Amino acid sequence: MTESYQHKAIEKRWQDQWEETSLYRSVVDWSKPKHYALTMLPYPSGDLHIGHWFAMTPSDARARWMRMRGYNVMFPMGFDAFGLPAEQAAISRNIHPWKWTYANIERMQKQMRSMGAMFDWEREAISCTPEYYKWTEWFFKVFYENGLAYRDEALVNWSEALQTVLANEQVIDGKDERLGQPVIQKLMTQWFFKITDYADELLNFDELDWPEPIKIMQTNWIGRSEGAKVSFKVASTDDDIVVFTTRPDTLWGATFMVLAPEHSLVDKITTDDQRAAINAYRDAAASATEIERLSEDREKSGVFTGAYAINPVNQKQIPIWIADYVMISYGTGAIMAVPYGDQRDFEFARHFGLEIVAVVQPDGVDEIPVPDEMDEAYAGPGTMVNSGPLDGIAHNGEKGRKSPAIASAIDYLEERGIGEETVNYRLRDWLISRQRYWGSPIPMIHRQDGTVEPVPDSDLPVELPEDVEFMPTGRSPLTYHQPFLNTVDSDGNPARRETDTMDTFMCSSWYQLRYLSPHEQEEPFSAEEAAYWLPVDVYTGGAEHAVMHLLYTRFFTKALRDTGVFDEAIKVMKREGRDPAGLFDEPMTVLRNQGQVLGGERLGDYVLCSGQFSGDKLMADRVEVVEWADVPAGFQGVTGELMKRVEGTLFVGPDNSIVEVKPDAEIIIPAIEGTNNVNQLKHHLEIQRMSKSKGNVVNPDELVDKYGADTVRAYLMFNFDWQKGGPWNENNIKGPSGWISDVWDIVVAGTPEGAGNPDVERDVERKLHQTINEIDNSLEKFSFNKAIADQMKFKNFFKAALQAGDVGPDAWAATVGVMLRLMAPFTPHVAEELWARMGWDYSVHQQPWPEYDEEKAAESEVPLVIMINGKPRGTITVAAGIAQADAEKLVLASEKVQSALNGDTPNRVIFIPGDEPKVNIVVGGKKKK
RNA sequence: GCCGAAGUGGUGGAAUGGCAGACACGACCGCCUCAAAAGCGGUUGCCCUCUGGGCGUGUGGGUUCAACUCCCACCUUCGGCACCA
Repeated sequence: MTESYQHKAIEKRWQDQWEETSLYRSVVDWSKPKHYALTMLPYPSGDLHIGHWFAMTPSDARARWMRMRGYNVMFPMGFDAFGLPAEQAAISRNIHPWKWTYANIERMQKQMRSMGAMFDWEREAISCTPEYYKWTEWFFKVFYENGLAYRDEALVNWSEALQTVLANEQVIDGKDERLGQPVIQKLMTQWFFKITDYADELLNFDELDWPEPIKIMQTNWIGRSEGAKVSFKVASTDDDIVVFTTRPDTLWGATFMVLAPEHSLVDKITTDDQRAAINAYRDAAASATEIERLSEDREKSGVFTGAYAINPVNQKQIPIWIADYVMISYGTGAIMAVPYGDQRDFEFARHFGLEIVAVVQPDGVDEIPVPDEMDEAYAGPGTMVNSGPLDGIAHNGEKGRKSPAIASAIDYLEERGIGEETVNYRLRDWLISRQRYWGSPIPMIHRQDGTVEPVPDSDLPVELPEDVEFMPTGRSPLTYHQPFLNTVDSDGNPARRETDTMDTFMCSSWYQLRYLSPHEQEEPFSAEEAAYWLPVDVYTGGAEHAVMHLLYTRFFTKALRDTGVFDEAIKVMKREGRDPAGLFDEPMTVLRNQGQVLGGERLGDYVLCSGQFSGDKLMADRVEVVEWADVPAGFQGVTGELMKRVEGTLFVGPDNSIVEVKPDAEIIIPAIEGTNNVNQLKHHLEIQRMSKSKGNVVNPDELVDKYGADTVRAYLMFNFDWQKGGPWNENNIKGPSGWISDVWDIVVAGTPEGAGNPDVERDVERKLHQTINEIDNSLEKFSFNKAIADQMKFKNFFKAALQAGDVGPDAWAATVGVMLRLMAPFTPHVAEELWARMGWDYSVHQQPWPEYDEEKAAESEVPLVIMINGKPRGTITVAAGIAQADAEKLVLASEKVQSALNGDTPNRVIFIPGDEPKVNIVVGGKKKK
């Protein structure tokens, strides 16, 4: 008996050897094509999750595959190490964020090493180290000096309970994610990045091979809309109120105006008799929680200011209201209300009895609708009416100038100087201030005269003080740490440091650049490295970052390009003969999202099982699915939720009572028609995210200990559609486990005895080359499950041939050589071990990828499929590449076709060439269907 | 409400418009064993009048010689946005 596969004996040993020999060190080499593979870096939360394995190990397999195919591959890893959890640990457990974070990083590094991934640890970057955040600060300065960073008042998420501002991502449905307490909008002075300058460029995805949904989400998030700005004069004060509208053609139907409660003109225009009511409404709006603002079906509310505006197209006086359905943050914070054409304005007008004027006659309607008889606004296409010069012009329902009515309206406004064509965006500037300690400091100084100035480069980084006290005040300790707070300005006068820190998305917007030279002291990244490696060729990670990180890092790259940060790298590129055109417009060329591994939570059918008890077990002769907990009184038997089913054995209820369903038992499932069987009983229907509170977290360390890293890797790749994810189910691990131990046995068994059968050996070679091709195609498409399945299939074939004694020593060795190289990206340890046992040179990971040979893969004989009316009816074995005429002749002569024709001639004969040729015979006057 | 994605055996999942269910898991039958586990061999979409045939990829239509795949409508689930002017 040969030695069986024991993962513990090999994995650690090879991991150490790879590290000692710097096997995965990636070094610039202009003689080789480069491939920068990147997978999203983790937050050091404490323990590696199975989700990290799911994200990283398939990405690793693909990076390895690229490397074997001759690319110089860089596959770095690091930590996104600033963030709130560290600060929370500091407050609640009195551990300094440094300590907490570094302990977690050390632990996770160790766990990551157990993956056997080809991470180049010499390129590791950790965003909370001064050597890293020095440059995060430096980039802030670059932005500031180029007008891309500014300070302004903004409405932010303020949590009364936590006494702090929260990031958008920390507010879920209007409540903070920690305590679930309401969050309100508060006006505060904050730092912003001008991402809106890049709105149009960010809408262009031409250079990107990214998933369509991500591009759509970003497009919607940016929210470009075409329309016009129109100025209305306030009758009493002569102030201008500018509104943005996508429907300037309906201006003649604007019968009132609405300002956001926060609008700056409200105070000025409000008449004395309305002031009390206005102020009360504004106060209420200011303290309204996000929940209240978001609540649906809310009656329109608002207050009249007492002031009137003049509609610039017809000089009519229209009342000015304030209402919270107008947002200060969108457009100009004011609207012209056209109740005829906008549902919100319509509801508002109805509620307060305001005038509605019909301005569009719908297509196919003879009369102009009477506003009093309308149930809802009309926003569809039609012909303009009651609209002065626009009367008779069509609105075709298109947006912007594509609608004749809108185009005419814009021209009309521009000719008279009362408005202009405008593009408005939903995207707002990126608010990067955080009132927290554990983030990169903002390198700015507040002077006594109230102005701000940047910290000189020579003083960077502004370091976070270590001797801070964390108190449960919700306030950042930086705000009361005197040594940090007190500094001097460029004139030597006492000054105060900025105490806000940066959003952690700032750190992750440029980490792909820091990997190029993580310990570089003089610049954020080495130009020599950047010229070779950039841009990232393949980026993998979760889709949840669609409109945050993935949008920010695109903005960042464009801003760095425009501020000249890449200029040095461009020079190097040119020196090396690489054309830099377009290479610095986008950070990542190809993006693929993996799905999520979910925990399985049970919510199965509720069953009533009756029969005879045999000990604790119920031998059931009747199982009925009933409405949840709808149990008849006095029921004798087992009843409860179906927790699990193993064929005829059911596990029922919270205590998993065992029910054996007899083969002839009656099964009743009201939802499924006809006679039911035990297989149709459903269990664990509801699937949820893994979380500690649900107790369904899968610990990768335990799995690795039990099965080995290679098996866990193969299982994760094999058992899911990687881009989809799915619920965790450990049972299926037997498949990949069996594959690995079979390959092990095949190799360890040693040279087969006997000469072998040349025909079978040729078959093995043919299948092997078909497999190479299949794996290449699968990996190209990120279909990791298929790539593993292809290898299992080959193993099955090879094993059978070996067992039959049909493979001789030479063919065995040659086949093993290819098979191990095919395995290497997926199961790197066992491939390395077996490669070494074959006596071949270290390392299998430095071998070239097997080259697909089409001739060797070609079949000499193929099945010719006989089809009658599109349905397969049998096959004939023919020579590959059979001519159409020959194939048709053979099929027509076949017994099946002859009996189907029954003496008639076929209506049509269709030949489908290919690896599996087919001939479809169309017979009969009518199809039965 | 708007935008997007997905619905395939008992389960995970395969299928450039061309033999649906590859590859696995589970189950069943058999071998081995005192026995169990492991291992090995076989069967496994459903149905029927079973050397054959019918039906099958969420539902209903359509295009095509041929549809899981393309088109239209609908249902369900998941994700994103949401008084966006």
